Amino acid sequence: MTPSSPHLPAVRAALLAWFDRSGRALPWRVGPEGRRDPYRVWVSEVLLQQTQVVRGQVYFERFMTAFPTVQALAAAPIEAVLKAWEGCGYYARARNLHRAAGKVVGEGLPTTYEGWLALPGVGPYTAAAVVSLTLGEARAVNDGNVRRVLARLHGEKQPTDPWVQARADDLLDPERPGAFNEAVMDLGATVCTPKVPKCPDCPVSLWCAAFQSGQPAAYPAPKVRSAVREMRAVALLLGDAREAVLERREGTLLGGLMGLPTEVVDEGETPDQALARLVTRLGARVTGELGTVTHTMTHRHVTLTVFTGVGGPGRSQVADEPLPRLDHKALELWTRREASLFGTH
DNA sequence: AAGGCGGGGCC
DNA sequence: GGCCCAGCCTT
Repeated sequence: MTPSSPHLPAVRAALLAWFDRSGRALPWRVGPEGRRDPYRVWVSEVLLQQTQVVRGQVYFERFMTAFPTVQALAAAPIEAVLKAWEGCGYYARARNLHRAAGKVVGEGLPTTYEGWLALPGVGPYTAAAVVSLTLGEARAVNDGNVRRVLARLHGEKQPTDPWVQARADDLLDPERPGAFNEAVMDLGATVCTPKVPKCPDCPVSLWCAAFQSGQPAAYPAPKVRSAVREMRAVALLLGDAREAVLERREGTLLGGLMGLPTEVVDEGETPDQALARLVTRLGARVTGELGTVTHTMTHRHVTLTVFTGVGGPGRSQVADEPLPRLDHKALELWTRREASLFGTH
């Protein structure tokens, strides 16, 4: 029995009853159902883009303390926003959130789906989430949880985006759109999980084709991912782990964050050549090699060789600046060497 | 339509 | 090691 139209009301009711019983209490779920606080919801939805709730929650508290209102966010320098976002990844989210705050601070937050969609960093998912949760508007969200839950209910191994949206629109409870959206996402995150779904705990297993197949985890089929690209770079530590020359990264890769002065080793180039570019650019001199660190991101594997040197421009307090994991690893080379030199390990 | 974009947790 | 996560933007 798949959730074809005659069963939709039953599935819907079972889902909402489960949610009323077992839904998560989360810090952005404040205010009455369908009338949540829009700033909190907006910040949380952006933070949770491709980020699991348990970790997004930590950043949410940190972010709301630093920027309690959209006015405070708009007035803050981007450096402060990125510092609050440090370690959370996908830093374009922070840049866009800050940019959007500047756009809306005059006239207030949008009050329509289209208005939200027009903001940088707000796509179909986030716009639907915000208007359903804060205005009670009947918009079904479509995220990774919804995709997995609906693929399993219908026994669809290759759900396309329009297909998921259509199934979500069908199932949405127009009386309680906000609660419905939260319900499907909670189910996907806590019961209908990717690897080992807890079907005995599921309120809608009776109607679930994937459950009946005996292989619920096989739905949906895993996405094909592009290969991880290799990348080599050299960096220069001028200073120490607490105070060092830092540069602002440009472009899309870690853009806006600070880091050790770095040069990418281009195709057909030796690390020495990249290092030569680095010292010329900085007006510095190399004094030694600190070591090599590797760091894997979703789509890149970086091998970074770190050198020590003298000279160069002014230093910054490392703790005050937003640094990606890669640079923290590079700085740990210094810390580890100090520890071994002084025998304090 | 496809690829780029972080980082951590879990298998 | 691979896979996934309350996606969005650019090309």
